[in-house]
Amino acid sequence: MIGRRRLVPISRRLLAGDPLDVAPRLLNTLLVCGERVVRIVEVEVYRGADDPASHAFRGATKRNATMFGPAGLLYVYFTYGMHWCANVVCRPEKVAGAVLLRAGAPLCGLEEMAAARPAARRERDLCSGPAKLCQALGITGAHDGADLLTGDLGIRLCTDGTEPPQDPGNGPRIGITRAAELPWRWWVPGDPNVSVPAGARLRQPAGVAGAPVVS
DNA sequence: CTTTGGATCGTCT
DNA sequence: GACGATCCAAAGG
Repeated sequence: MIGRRRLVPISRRLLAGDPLDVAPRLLNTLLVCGERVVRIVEVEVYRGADDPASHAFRGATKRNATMFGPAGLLYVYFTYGMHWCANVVCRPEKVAGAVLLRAGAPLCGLEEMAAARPAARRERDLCSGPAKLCQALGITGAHDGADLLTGDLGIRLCTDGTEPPQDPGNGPRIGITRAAELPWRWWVPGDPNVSVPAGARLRQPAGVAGAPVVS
């Protein structure tokens, strides 16, 4: 229970679809790790052979194997030599697709999250980015392949009945160089934990004429 | 508030 | 050998 609401697992059938359909439906769901609970407020789609920005673009490797697993697994990867990031795996087995969890609104276990993230000065610094979210919840490579529906490794994806936003924010993905124009990021409009709010300007190489700006 | 550069290492070329 | 699905502190306005 969160407050007076009962938690219900997400259905695996919902997650088995095209991540482009699944992603906006994951907004406002809950990620539960022991005492720590966050509401997912920002996500990004990564697909397979048709997505040059995806780890799965060039086929299965040891690192990305979980992306080819059944829907409902957690794909956790290590990047920039120091950060972990987590995805919800979509599609049936052997077909790559996932939704990156980019930001969450802290609901429960805020003190544990703050202890795990000493750099965070404000509540909205706890989970406002894909690596921050993992650090706050204690998610690491040890959780790669966890089943979010059975909770075999202590992490669950649930809903408390809050519907996804009717008119979610939508725009280009963050931090990639290939296929950077595809609007495959979704967020809960107005939520202070969204990592790159609508209207924020992104860094662009100086002197690039007509450089796209994220809206 | 914004911008800039450094940290740091597994993965794939 | 190059490059990240990033974050943070420091410096400047």
